[in-house]
Amino acid sequence: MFTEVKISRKEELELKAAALFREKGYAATSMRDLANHLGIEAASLYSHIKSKEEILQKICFRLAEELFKGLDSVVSNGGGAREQLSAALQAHVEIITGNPDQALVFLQEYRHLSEPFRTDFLKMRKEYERKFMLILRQGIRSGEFRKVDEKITVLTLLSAINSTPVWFRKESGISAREVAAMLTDVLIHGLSADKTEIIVNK
Amino acid sequence: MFTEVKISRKEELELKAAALFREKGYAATSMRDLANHLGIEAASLYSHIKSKEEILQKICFRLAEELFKGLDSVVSNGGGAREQLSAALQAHVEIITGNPDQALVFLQEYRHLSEPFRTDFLKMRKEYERKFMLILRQGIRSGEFRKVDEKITVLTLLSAINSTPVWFRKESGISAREVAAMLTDVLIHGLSADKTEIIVNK
DNA sequence: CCTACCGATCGGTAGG
DNA sequence: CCTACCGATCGGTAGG
Repeated sequence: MFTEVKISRKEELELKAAALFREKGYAATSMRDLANHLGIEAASLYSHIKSKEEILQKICFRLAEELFKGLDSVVSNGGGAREQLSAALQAHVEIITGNPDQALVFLQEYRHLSEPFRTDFLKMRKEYERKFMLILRQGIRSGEFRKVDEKITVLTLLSAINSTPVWFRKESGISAREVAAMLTDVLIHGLSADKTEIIVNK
Repeated sequence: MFTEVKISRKEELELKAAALFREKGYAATSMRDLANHLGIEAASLYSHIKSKEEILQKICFRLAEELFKGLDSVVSNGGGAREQLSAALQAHVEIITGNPDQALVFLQEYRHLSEPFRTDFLKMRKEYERKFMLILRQGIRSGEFRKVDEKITVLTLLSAINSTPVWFRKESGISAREVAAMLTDVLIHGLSADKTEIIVNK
């Protein structure tokens, strides 16, 4: 006997939709595709959902909410900028690698949201980037970080960690936490082995 | 009188297509969309091209070729791993920021290629990543770089720099070369101001 | 959850 | 580059 996780038909539908949207893109995924994968007729989907876009909306806004929750929690915990940046990167990586299909749909397919959802979504994303940027700014002012371009660096950091759902596999033996730690380390300390050399040489 | 760059109708078509594919996605861009933007009828497009996918193929493979040319040139120039990585990142950034629409289509829409093009494309991409990885490996062996996970780090680096077409604007006063230099610096040296502190404190 | 169906739109062709 | 058109497929509804 297995310990079965109860999953409603609607949840199953949304999970399958996320997987298909990720694989083929939202626009190229037909409701008939989705229905086939669930073993039902296309028309039957509409007893669970109102429209195709409703699924996309749920995926995008649910993940946005989770990411905000993670970031706000990190910020409210306080601490140094480096500590906060590290924790924020870790929280972000754990959330998106924990839901790789939904994360990639969130990252790549949001533009298929109709108005006003698309605009709302972009506002949220900008606000998220701003909160991240404030941590960076704080670290630059405190001298913890170098004087980099705040905006460009935030986008670069987020872009770097947003690639994790592409290659992360739960079965790989490496955990989301370990991935987060590795990336944080590289991004904060860089690739260069110079520091060690300097210490050794002196 | 302007110094006009002669541009054929076909080139105009491909440029406009790249812009639309970038903005709406390949699948969500109709040939009627494209025709409207060119001021002609949809059927007239087919006197210049064979199919919608042909345009996508041209965009994807042309950019891949350019990126390979850039990377191969860097590698054949030799030099230390750090020098090579820096030059490779710079070449990559300059190529993709120089063709932002095509670059984003290349990065995001390649999955709409039919077989065998899609498989060929993915093979090329993997080969490109491998060449990048070899530079990294060389630097780790020589002690120039820290002992990071080669595969993950390459994907992270590429993902970081591949975000440049999203925000880079030619009119911003900052050049592609400067962007490349900034990103290379952050990725190689990290955000941390530690090194300076160590030097100052000793 | 199904059968039956609809109007709209798709990529593309024929023939000029 | 246009008019006229085609078969296929789309998201979705009515009614059970």
